[in-house]
Amino acid sequence: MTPDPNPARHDRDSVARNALELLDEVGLADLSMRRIAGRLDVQPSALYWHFASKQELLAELADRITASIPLHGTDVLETARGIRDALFAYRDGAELVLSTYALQLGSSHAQSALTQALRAQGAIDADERGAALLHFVLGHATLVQQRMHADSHGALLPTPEPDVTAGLDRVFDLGVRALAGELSARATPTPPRG
Amino acid sequence: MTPDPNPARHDRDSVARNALELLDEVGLADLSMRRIAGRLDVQPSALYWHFASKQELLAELADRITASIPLHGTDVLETARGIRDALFAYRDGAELVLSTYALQLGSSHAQSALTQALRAQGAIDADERGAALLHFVLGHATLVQQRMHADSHGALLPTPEPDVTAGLDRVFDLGVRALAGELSARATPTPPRG
DNA sequence: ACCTGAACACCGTTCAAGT
DNA sequence: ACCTGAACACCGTTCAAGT
Repeated sequence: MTPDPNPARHDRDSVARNALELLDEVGLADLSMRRIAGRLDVQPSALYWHFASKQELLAELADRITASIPLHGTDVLETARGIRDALFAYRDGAELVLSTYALQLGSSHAQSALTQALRAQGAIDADERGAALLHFVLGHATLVQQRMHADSHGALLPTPEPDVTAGLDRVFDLGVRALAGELSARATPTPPRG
Repeated sequence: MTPDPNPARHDRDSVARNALELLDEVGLADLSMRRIAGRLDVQPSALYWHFASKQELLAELADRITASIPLHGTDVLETARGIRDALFAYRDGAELVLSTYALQLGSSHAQSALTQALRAQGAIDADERGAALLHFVLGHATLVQQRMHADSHGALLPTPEPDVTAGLDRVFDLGVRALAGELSARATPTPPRG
């Protein structure tokens, strides 16, 4: 029974796991190195043994968030939903993945899944469509997720514009299917005559 | 010739203008209240006379960035390009507009322009398509703009994955036209027989 | 191999007080 | 009407030193 005056001992994985839990509790804006260190009962400087910078730690979190996306099998719409739901699984997940993806840290696991599904569906320009789809999913998820939290903390206007994000699921499905090439040209306003 | 020991006197507009210039010079990450105050030869606390918080100031900048978008006239593709180019006109413009749009500050000038163009084009579901288009444009522009800056400062890998953002203009055009309903179902892999 | 302690150069925001 | 000065409670990061 050594009284252990040095109780805190971690590796890269336990730091990342705790940081990810903390992200989900407090959000990206409040995810500081000092807070993470506090939860680990460790001085902030200790984190720099495991990660070279906060940016590197965030990239690791983004990778973990996107790691659960299934790479093959289903069709484009289901793949896109899988990505969206992976981003939604953690608070500010979409924003985090969007920023670190832009810095081309974080292997583009999500984009691979999309292009693969597009190819299986017979798309000839799967690379371009996959990129466009990823941009849409990331933009959509970021917007929706931030608004979800803003709304739940009720800090905002009492619904002045009624449908800026109305029917979010329908917007998502329409966007994905249009980008996948599954949508007919004009949504039946005037059927082509002749 | 009063020697004026109190040279710095500003209003809301001059603060916003200077902040916008500084944004373009240093980027969003380095746009601190203290830096803005420094450029105005003023104490940081002086800014809080003109803006209640940094968030409010950023929302004003986002509004100014999107204000130049033409509201009516051209078709969907040109409208979308106008939005993208307005975002590109200032460093980190896309990221800034994306975050403040999510907080539903910043009237959705851009979305109005898109739905209007969609309606003029005959779309029956212009609201949903307009939302999807905005999400795509914001996601795309944020990703591209951040990567542009990362590349120009050469901090990154020597092109390991060759086409993660290859043909960005083509990806943008394809995405916009697909979402606008201008694209035939599958890009001519097998023409419909019958 | 992993952590402490102290330091450096920063943050956003508040508030009494000045002019 | 607009600003100062000082303070409060924070940041990310470095680095010698400990175990």
